[in-house]
Amino acid sequence: MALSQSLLRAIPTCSFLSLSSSLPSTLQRLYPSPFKLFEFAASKFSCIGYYYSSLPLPLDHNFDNNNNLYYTFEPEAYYTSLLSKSTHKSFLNQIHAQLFTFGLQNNGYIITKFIHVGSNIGEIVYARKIFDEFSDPYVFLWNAIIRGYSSHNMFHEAIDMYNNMQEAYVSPDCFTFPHVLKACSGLSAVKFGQAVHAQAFRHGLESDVFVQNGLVTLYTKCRKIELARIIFDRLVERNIVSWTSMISGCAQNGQPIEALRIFCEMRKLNVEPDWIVLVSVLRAYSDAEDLEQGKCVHSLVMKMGLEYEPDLLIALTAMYSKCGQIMVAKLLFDLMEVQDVILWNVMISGFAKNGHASKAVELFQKMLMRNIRPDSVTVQSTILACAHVGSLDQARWMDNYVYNSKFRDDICVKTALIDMYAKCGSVELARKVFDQSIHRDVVLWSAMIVGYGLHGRAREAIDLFNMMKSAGVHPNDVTFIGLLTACNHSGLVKEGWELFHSMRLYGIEPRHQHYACVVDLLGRSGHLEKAYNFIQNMPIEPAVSIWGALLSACKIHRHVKLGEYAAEKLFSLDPLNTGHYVQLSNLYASTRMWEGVAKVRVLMKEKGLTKDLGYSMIEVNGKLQAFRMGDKSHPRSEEIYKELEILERKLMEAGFVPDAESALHDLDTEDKQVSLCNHSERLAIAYGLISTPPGTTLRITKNLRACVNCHSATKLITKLVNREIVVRDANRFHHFKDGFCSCGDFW
DNA sequence: CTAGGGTTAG
Repeated sequence: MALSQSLLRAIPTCSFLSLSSSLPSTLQRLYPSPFKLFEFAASKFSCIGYYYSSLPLPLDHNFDNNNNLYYTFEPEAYYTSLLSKSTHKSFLNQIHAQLFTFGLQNNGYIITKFIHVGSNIGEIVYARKIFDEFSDPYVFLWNAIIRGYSSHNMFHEAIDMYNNMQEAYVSPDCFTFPHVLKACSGLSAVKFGQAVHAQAFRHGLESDVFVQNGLVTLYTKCRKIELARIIFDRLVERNIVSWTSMISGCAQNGQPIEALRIFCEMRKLNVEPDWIVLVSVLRAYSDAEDLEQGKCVHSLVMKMGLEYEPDLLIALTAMYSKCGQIMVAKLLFDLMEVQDVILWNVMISGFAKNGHASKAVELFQKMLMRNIRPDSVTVQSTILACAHVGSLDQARWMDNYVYNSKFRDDICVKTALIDMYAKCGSVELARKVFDQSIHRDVVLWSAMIVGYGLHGRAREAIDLFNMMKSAGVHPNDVTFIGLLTACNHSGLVKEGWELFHSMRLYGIEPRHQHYACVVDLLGRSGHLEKAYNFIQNMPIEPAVSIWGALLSACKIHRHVKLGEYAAEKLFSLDPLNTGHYVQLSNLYASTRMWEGVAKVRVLMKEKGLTKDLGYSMIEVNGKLQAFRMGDKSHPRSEEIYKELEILERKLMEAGFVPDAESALHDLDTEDKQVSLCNHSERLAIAYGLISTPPGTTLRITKNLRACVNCHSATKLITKLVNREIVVRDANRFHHFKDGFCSCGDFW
């Protein structure tokens, strides 16, 4: 008696395995057959037995006169408590076996609990087995299994089960729909989601707040923000989840201002925010780049005592980083005790986006040293950082890391690698990664096409596009951006024009960038009037990129009047962007309209704008070296300038005449002749020449667009010193070789 | 037994 009672008391805390060993070994020897053992234990101790396994039977059971087992305990309470302590499949198995002993295998309450626990501990396959063994499942069981699948992101399975449920003529209830809707949201399945919506309506559940919130999420995730809005507006009893769904929905759909308006509305109604809604609000402020309001949320967080909520701190870090306060973000990062991967991801992508790309890569390496496991997003962000840095050596290092990691078959990572190689100047290595990818989605194809576009290799881009279509992959808007850019960079006007007009055949509505490409395409080839008319007939309001494309075309073809018009639009739409002023000034200078140049200079001064300083970077022996114009800070400066002189002499001997026009564009230099051969690009080339073996390709990255003068000089240099030079400017790649450039002098 | 968030490739 004492033994059995102490065993039972031990159930909640003790593992069943140790219980098994506490069974007297004499019993095991005397009664080897499980049933005999059970019978013995039951009769001798009248309260406990063993059956097949080490799991003890509950206290209150006995045999009737016909030797049938019966129980007097509360099975539902008993097994609920037992199940809630189960963390392993083997325990569940033992409990399930015991249910048969008492004929409880069809107790819906207990089996529902089984399915919940099974899926909670990640044994969804086991949960499904239990479900399938239940003879006539009713709504609770269906809900449990659908929940199991949708909480494991197995959305197709969840929806399959929902369909099976209907085929079994079981009516869904208000608990069914949230799970099914989550599955629809996860798959962005609008059509099916709408059908579910209709069914919820038919079952009279459309006013249930859980169902409504599920619908709001469904429609925002499917980018049907207006539909979400209708549901939200009709909600009578909004709870904090309703508000959060709508606020984050707007933020996710590129409407941060609207998201924040709704948040204000919520506060006016005195709805107390919780930390989850604040995370969404912070995202909206980051997207709106509203640092001041973001800071207000920070103080609200402190006031509410939520500053110890790790995920909220991560959101704050992301907000500071997106608002350009990377150092504040770093401060929070350093102060934080939790070392969540997402926190590292925020910091790495923050560095990458804020012009500290090499710091991002350093952080990644630090993370590896600290044995914090990167996830796919970490790797993608780091690869993106490498793409910003532009170092081919670093790109190779990253590729090698991926190859030896579990991410080598991750399609997103592969896409990032393709983009990285293209941006680091090697479209060939990008293609190699592409060729080695077995699964190719539209994003991967597009990355390769965009890569070709960047390098002005329109033929390859179009060939790839055709291959993609034959592979049955449907193009999207980005595919066309790649194609159109490729045509631009190679001057393929006819092809570009046709591709643009084929977009709608693929069901793709052109966006600003596409229109900008066409304006660029027409403008570059000298069809300025046509470009202008094209803009006039656009179905959407022309944005900055479109006027920018027109202005640069006007600059190439020296069309002052139209250029001034475009510049006017640009100054009002984007008044603080220095680039537009420089472009207009360049246009005036190219037509020798000095009053115009002076006017622009005054305009810039009034607004307190200064021309961006140019710099170029070159990588030698894995080390990046940056040069500014006239830079003398390098330890080998003397040698560099000596090499520069030699180059200049060779250029002159070869009949190179510095382009006076280009010199005149330089607003800020007095001595134009010197400034030309002083350009950062030349310094980088000179340094590259003296520090690498003959024949090595030089790879240079610069922050501005290539200037006319350096461009023609570089062409000639490749011939004179017999080297290839690859230059990445702010816009595209130039591959210089044998006196020619891959851009065909279109840029 | 139910619903909401943050990092992310072209």
